[in-house]
Amino acid sequence: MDPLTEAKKKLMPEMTELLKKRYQILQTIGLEQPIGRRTLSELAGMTERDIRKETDLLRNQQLIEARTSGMYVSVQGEEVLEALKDFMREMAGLSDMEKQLKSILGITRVLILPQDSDDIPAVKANIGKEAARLLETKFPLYKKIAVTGGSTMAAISKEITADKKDASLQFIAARGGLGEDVLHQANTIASLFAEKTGGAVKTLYLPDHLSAEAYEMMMREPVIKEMMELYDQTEVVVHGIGNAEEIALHRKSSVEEVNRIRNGGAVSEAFGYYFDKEGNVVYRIRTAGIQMEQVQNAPFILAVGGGRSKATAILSYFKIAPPQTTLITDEGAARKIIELTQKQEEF
Amino acid sequence: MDPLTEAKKKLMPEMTELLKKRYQILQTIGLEQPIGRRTLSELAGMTERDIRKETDLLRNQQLIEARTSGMYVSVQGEEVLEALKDFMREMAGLSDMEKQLKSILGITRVLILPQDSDDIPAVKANIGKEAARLLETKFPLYKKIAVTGGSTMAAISKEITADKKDASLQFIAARGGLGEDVLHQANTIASLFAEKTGGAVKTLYLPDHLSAEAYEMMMREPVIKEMMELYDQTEVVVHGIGNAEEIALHRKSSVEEVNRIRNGGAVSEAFGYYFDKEGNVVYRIRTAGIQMEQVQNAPFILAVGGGRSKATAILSYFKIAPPQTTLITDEGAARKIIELTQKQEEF
DNA sequence: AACAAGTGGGACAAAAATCGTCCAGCTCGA
DNA sequence: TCGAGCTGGACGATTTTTGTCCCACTTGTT
Repeated sequence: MDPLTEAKKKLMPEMTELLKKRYQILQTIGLEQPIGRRTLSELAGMTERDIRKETDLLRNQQLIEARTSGMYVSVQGEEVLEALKDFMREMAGLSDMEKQLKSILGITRVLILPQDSDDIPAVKANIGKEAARLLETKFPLYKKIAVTGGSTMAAISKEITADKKDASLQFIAARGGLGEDVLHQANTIASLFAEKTGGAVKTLYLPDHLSAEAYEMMMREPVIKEMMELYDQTEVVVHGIGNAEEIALHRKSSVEEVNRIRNGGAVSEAFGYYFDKEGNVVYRIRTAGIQMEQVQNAPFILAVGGGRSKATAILSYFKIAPPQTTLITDEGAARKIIELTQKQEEF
Repeated sequence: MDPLTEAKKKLMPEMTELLKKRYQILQTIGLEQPIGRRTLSELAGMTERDIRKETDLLRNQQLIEARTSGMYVSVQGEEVLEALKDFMREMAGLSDMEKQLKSILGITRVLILPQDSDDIPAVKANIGKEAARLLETKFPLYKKIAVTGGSTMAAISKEITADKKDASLQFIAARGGLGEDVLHQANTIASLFAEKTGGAVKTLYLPDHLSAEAYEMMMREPVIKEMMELYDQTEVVVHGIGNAEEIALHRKSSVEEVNRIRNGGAVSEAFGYYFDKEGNVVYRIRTAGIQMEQVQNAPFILAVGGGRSKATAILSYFKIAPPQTTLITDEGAARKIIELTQKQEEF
């Protein structure tokens, strides 16, 4: 920290806390607008009085506007949020946490966004936005991009902006239908990416759960073979990280499957693989999607996922994640991950 | 102001005032240490309670130490003062005021130091220190330096440090004895300069008030002639600016003299010349010191003087001051000067 | 050696600000 | 049309701040 800020902190020790508090409030309003005092006080974990005091001030400073439907961040407020973005990252220790996560997860790049998407759904949109920005920088370099499904992935597709169309881009659905909401399926998301960027799309319309025989047969189909070849050539993989149990329940998994997953101690899921705490593959769905080896060969991998509830899943998957993976997550997940590893160290 | 600070100000409007207040207190303690709450509250113009609250905090922050003899700035406190120096100059608007003074006084360089030497005598030492620093940078370039007397000049002599001796420096007393305290006479101060820098000194031992005949006669004396030649060659002039009335009363002036000075509306004094508000010479002591023309020929001139009580004098003298003059003053004088000129504009 | 001026810290009642908690009146989406 | 959720107002209870003492002590001077 620069000596000027250091000195100010010495002279005004209250500043740090107060700045954090007000920034968080302003930020939360920005994410959840329009929002009222009571809802806000729950999200921020403060008393209503406190929230009221601060929002009154923010209103006087014209950083927010209060309408009958709730409070909104004003244009000036947006500017303040933007101007303080990096500074607050430092203050909240996000930069420090990024360093810690890099070391814990064994990867070279981590981006942590403020707040917790478990509490504030809009944080997911933030993750999506940053992921989209990062991806866009890779488009000139890499053309073959495999994407998976999930709500965070959907958030990315929403935030991709098409400054300049690039017809040479090719988006590949990394797996088939998973019994999820259609909007969150890999196919849908790959299509959205393609549409926004002007690129092409390859979808994989295959049910997820196949018998051994059907699987073998499909693999001999030319359409499927072509997909497998594409997977071999994949340069970029963008994927979410799932909670094993959540996903297993959400899918139309058989009782036998659920049992194997549970008994094996699976906590995370990615590309149809289920991993336990140590990163061992506990179970694997026989699907025609991208294979782990193919993922590992991709020069750039982007993993996304936030919320403290995903901490164990992230921790598990990154035991075996390729080191060239970049993780974009949020403060809630990051704090939980650090907390979990520290507890582990105690024993 | 940079956008980051701007944004912080928006989010924490109390910050500005609070920072100013605490910095001023810390600064004043630094100047007047050891000092107690009550004395401090008078100097700073705050209530004792307020001072107490803030000093309690400063003590907790380990920026000051409280002994039974009073409060002292700690080493950490010094560091904080130093780190915030430039920032606070901006905050207090000193930089802005410097610009204004340059324009008002018609010179190219002005340095304003914080606080008011009328309230806090130690501010004079600060002026002295900055003047000494500035002078020292000129020593390699200019060797013949004329100095006058006065308390501020004495402050400079105290602060001159002799990093490396320079025997080629020559200090010249710019005028004779003026009935002032010996310690504040030009001769004494020139000697001090010479001693500290390892240079030579030329003193002028002549009473200040001479009859016309005595003056004519002295001017033909070789010793005096030599001085006049030195004045012609003078490269640097360092001088104070006096309050006409104050100086006239302080000297053993005749009644007739005092009347001429008063009736003429003299407000400032320098080099034995008395000037009215418009900068006209109202009266002049027939002394063998440096002449105004000789001052004007010097490539570098340093004028020093602070305290709001000197504002009118400074304003007056600078009506005719050579443009190559640099002024070092304090906040008190600067504010008053600006106030006076703004009032004038109203009419 | 006595003294006066000045010091920080303790104390405490009075005054002020803050806090918790209601409610009225409004808008907006279902 | 209804109800959930919103803002802004209100107000007594509570906490904090403020003004103002005093006291024991150091320090420099007489």
